[in-house]
Amino acid sequence: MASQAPAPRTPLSRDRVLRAAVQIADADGLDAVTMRRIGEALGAEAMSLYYHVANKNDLLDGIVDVLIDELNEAVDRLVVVKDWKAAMRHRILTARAVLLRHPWAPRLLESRTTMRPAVVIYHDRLVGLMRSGGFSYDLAHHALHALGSRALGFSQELFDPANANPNPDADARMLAELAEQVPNLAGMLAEVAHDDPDSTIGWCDDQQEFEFALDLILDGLARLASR
Amino acid sequence: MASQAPAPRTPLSRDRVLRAAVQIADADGLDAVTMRRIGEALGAEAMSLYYHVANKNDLLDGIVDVLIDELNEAVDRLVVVKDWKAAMRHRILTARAVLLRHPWAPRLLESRTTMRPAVVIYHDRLVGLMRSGGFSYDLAHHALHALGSRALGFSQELFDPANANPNPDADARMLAELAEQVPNLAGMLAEVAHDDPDSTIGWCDDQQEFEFALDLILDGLARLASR
DNA sequence: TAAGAGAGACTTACAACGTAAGGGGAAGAC
DNA sequence: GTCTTCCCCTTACGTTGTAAGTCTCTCTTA
Repeated sequence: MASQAPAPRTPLSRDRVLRAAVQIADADGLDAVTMRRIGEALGAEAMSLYYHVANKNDLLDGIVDVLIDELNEAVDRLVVVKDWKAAMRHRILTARAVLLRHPWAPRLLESRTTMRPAVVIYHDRLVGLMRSGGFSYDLAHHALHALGSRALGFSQELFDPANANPNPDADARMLAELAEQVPNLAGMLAEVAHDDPDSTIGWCDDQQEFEFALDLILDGLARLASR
Repeated sequence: MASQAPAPRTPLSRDRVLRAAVQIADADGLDAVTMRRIGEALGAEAMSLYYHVANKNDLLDGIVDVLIDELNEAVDRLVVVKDWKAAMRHRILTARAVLLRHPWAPRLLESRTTMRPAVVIYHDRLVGLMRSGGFSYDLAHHALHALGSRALGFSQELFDPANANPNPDADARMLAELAEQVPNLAGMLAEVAHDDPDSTIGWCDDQQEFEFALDLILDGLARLASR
């Protein structure tokens, strides 16, 4: 009998696996990224992935690579600016714009302890900018620590409104109950509520707060560098 | 036949469960905190814990409570200082000292999205200090965001030396291989290596870097507050 | 052209996890 | 003496990462 045309399938590859993983994370979050789910997305079995990826940890590292490559690409497209501070600010805010497309990125990056080359390269460019601004290596080093994850465009928020309480009222209610115990926060909230009656405890503008902190740090560094 | 004296056992309680969980985390890390393991530590079955704890998420929230209570206790023992900046600095560094006793704390705190009263209370005191220093509510609010997790005594480091590569040489080797691609970092490393031949990529003094960043932020805030 | 050697996928199976569902016994209430 | 309520245990299920082994193409080499 004539043999059926075999199911046309593009072969797996590390790259295809990683891209599928990123798509799943974008769509359904980091927890949805399981070996079986990736296999399903690629029309393969979970165990087949292990030929292209050592284990789950390696997979996550690979996702970071894909992510930071995207980030480096966006950031290297920027026009060159002479002022180091403006350049760093622009670079970091561009990085942030990329990360905002992948809400799972902060959690993933925080979970990684190994150094990935792409991340190292990203930070190298920042040091380069600071050097051009007259930074000593020592100050540049301090600066990297001071920026921390902010260098990559995100700040670790204790209460992330993105994955926060589904009913914001509960937060406000708890704060109201605690009012006697937290007079200062209660006062703060009251003032904000006066200015903007619709506001709840999640009144913060993430982008604005991020820029505030970034500028605070960059201004402080500028003062130290100009000594 | 005479009934045996029943095994004398102290009854479970939410508090005992949480304390056992903290002990396990201290000893073997956060991943070792499983329901079965806690049960074992208490001479009970895993499912028995569910009478005192709603689920694993609730358990983790409870651990945060225990942790932050310990923190608030230490911090409230501090002598009162007039200068708000010195007071905040002292308070935050004290909080840090507590967290250093629980290396798993940062990862846990970052993973929590719900607001715990103890955490809210802690931040309220910080706002109080800032108010005493003449901060508007608006500036205090910005300040909390700028500090982020640093307010609690830790900064999210991308490469945490605590749980980093077991063989630090590998990192240095990778950096050497990347030297052409990361000239700035290579230069930075070279200078540090010159000053201290024993240093590797993990040369950073965590405490010193934390204080540098903290002071950078506090000084910046002081400048804004005095306007 | 036949035989051998991988490369690349699949099959099966297991331990560990969180937890749903229900059972049982002891202590106090009526 | 019965009932209720509290507290703990037993059993079992679905999901996860992954160890171990197998099958099947395709390419190389004699």
